Amino acid sequence: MRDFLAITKALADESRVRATMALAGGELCLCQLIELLGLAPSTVSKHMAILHRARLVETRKDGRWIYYRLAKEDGLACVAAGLDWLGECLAKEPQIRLDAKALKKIRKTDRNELCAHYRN
Amino acid sequence: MRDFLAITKALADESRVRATMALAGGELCLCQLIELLGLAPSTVSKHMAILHRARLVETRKDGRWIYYRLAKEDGLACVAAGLDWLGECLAKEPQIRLDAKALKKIRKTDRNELCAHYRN
DNA sequence: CCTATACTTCGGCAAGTGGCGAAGTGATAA
DNA sequence: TTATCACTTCGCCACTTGCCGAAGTATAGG
Repeated sequence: MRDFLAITKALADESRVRATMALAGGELCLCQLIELLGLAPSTVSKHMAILHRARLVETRKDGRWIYYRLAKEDGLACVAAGLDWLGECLAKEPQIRLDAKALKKIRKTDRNELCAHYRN
Repeated sequence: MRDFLAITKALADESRVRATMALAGGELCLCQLIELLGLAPSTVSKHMAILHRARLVETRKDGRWIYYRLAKEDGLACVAAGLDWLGECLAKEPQIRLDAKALKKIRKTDRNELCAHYRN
């Protein structure tokens, strides 16, 4: 129950849902998610920590960068099914479409440039 | 997005999850849910209103009684899939098992008796 | 070493949520 | 009509949540 509620609580916020859907297109580092969501670094970090604690998202560290990805395979069955449900429900959602477009640019942009973007 | 978040927010509370799982066994009136959850009538009523607004639950009025049931068929595809997910994730959950046991007794009990139970 | 940087944690604030009891609503029953 | 009853709405309180900026942590580079 505790685990299940962690998942639903994690998915009960628009920013976290958008971040999760963004990761469906492949792993992203925090600065890319900051750029996508337009929130303060500390806020996005906290959101990702909540998704991580709910086991929806896993992390990979590479030098100073931390990459986030969906816990599709190696997680609980409940998590994988939840992510599938999320994808089905929101595939055609306008905001998610806009995010997908924005992500194409963000993925092409140099990460150093992205980080510099919100430092000023 | 708004609709989807209404669903996840509705399912991000233990009492509402328990109520939803309880309805998987068939419709129930408020007094039965009050007995199951052990909360004040006004609180349970508010919980059911949240589930109703999220389109997870439908209501049927019969005299002074209001029956709640899952919106399995006639709702959004997203809702039906969400309810399936819920069922799969929580079928073996201890609290849900206990609730199922308690519900057997509650369903057998006269509703007037149940209502009298929390009026005092 | 020291600096810069990518991210996290802390502290604080405004807004939202879950809980209750009291009052309100609408339908049955006397 | 009047009273009772099942449920809802209102008002209030404690607690949680989302947000930010400031301070802290850990890693790369000079």
